Amino acid sequence: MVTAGRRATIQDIARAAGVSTATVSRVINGLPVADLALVERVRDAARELDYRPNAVARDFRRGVTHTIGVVVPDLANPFFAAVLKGMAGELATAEHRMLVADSGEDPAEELRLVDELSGRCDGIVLCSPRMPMRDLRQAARRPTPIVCTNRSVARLPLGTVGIDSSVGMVEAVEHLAALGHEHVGYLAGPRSSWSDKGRRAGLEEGARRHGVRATVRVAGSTSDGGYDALPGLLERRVTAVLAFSDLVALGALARLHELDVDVPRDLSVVGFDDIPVAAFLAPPLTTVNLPKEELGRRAWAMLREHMAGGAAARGALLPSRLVVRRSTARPAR
Amino acid sequence: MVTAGRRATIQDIARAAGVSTATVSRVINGLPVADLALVERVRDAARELDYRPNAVARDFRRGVTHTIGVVVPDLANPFFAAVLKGMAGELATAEHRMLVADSGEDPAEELRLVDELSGRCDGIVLCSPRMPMRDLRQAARRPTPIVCTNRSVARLPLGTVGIDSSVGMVEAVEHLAALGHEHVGYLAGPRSSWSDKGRRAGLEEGARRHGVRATVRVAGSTSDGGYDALPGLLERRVTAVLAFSDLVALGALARLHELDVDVPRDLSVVGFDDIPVAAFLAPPLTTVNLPKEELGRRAWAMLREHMAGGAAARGALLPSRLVVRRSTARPAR
DNA sequence: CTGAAAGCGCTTACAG
DNA sequence: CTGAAAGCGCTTACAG
Repeated sequence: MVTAGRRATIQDIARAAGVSTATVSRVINGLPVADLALVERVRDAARELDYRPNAVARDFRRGVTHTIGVVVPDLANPFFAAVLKGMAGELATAEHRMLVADSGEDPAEELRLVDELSGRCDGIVLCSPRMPMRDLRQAARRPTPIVCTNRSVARLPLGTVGIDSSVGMVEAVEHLAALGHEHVGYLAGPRSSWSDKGRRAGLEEGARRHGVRATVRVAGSTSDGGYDALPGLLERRVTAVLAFSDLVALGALARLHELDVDVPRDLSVVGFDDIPVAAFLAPPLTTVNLPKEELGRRAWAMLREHMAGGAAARGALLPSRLVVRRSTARPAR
Repeated sequence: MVTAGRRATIQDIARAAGVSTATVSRVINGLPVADLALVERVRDAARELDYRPNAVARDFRRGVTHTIGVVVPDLANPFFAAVLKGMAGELATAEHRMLVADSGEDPAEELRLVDELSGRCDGIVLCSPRMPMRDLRQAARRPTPIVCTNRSVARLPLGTVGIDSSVGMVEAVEHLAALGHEHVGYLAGPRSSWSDKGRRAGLEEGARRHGVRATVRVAGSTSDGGYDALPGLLERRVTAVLAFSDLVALGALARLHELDVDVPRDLSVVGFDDIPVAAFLAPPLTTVNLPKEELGRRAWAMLREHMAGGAAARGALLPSRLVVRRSTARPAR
């Protein structure tokens, strides 16, 4: 039966079963209770009254929420969607929940969200935070454990797990060099981005190692950015373009289609991320696969260690790798 | 100063400021306190002790969590990502938070998640639930208000807000008919999908109204599904293909590219959703725009009404509309 | 106007 | 072994 009005509490069960609330609590929580008749009566009463423990009261009493907060710059960005997805899977099996906040790509919003979340979570994952170092320092002073992704945290007491995009970038440049490209262009990401730094480092190393020339144009992180920045690279007569992300590559591809430049015949294009649609583009996009879901899982694993206290890993770096598809080929003669 | 160990409570502030906890509470919550000296002392003490209200204690005491639960079948699906995004924006301004759970496209998981969330939320949004009617009935009996998206809830006491995809589908068929297509194919979604029902209804109506023939093949909801199901439609010699979603269209497009079938010269393709990448495909995809973010906003608005009690709207239907881009053209002679 | 006190729904040391 | 009681950190009727 569903009781009208007020939800049943442990007190109601205790009264109905003729036992103390302590006993009810023990039965509900599966703690040993010797007298099986008591257990039965409590169970019956609980069923009868459609009892559901008040989770908030429980969390309050126990001092833990079994909830972690996750701050992402943009929920609609497939990169973050995949990170969340990876995290969500593991969280569920660990009986935890996820409070998600979208900062709307506003760096100033991030610290505010950390403060708001920190009271209701056991820990926080800050995905690719764009906040200035001084805010990050503030965040690190909060009592709630925090793990960042894709951001170096200097000597702050924060965990950090990132993807080493330089290895993938080196592979990409190597791939292009092997095809015969001598001058490649890079559609760079946002200036302050930690991820972009890794890609630039890989670009430089790859270029040096394989004797190719590299020209950079800043495109930012959106398809529109790629669309707008592409012509600047074409002018410089590059024969291949590497993009900060698949989204940026998509914008470049759209522009190339408009310009009637055939990919890969007239120009090779390499993306970054390997978002789900990349394999289904025409032509399927050669891109650097970033282990996004794994990033989410590792961030959670590290956060969990931090929450447990004790010595915990402070940093981890995941590898990236080139996935060759059809958007790259030998340069036109 | 940060106190070592235990976090400061209202009691610590009261002691430090020489006032009662009631007064501290009033100051913290901005309730009127006449004696300004008291206010000052409390503020100073709070700052001194780096006091942060215990949000869980507060929620517990007040009996509300200012949190809503959201269950989605797949976080990585750009459709749901956009719905969440729309919701997140409004929630933030309404001082609410969002507990997100991913059911992993497992219908059996949904009711479990509802039960788990219901204790820690003031309300729940169930996005495109795939659960059987009997589970939905169970969910409706929970004390927590629930709003579904894209699902008819029969006479259950649940709110529901959906997107009427039939209007967009009719527009799409009309568009193709105007171009001269006489036989179109539909790559259908999952059999049990409410959204697919709307699209089929629109397809039938559009076909009847404009005298075009329609052939259906089930593709499901993934790009792989579209890739696999496309040839079955080609065999039937359709001159245009409508897809259940942009993701499905993407799979079809990839297959067409492999088959060297030019879009739109040899075959026209229409998607459904208008996900962010649709405009950047080569060719840019003609698709039916679904107001995903608006769906999220409306679901939250409706849930909020239900949470407030009183008479609340039970259903809402949002329109969809065709966006013509470059993937549709006159059929080849 | 401020303070002393009750109480939200649990859990858990402590008695008996 | 079970129960009576204290207490988690707040808020809010109620006194004074």
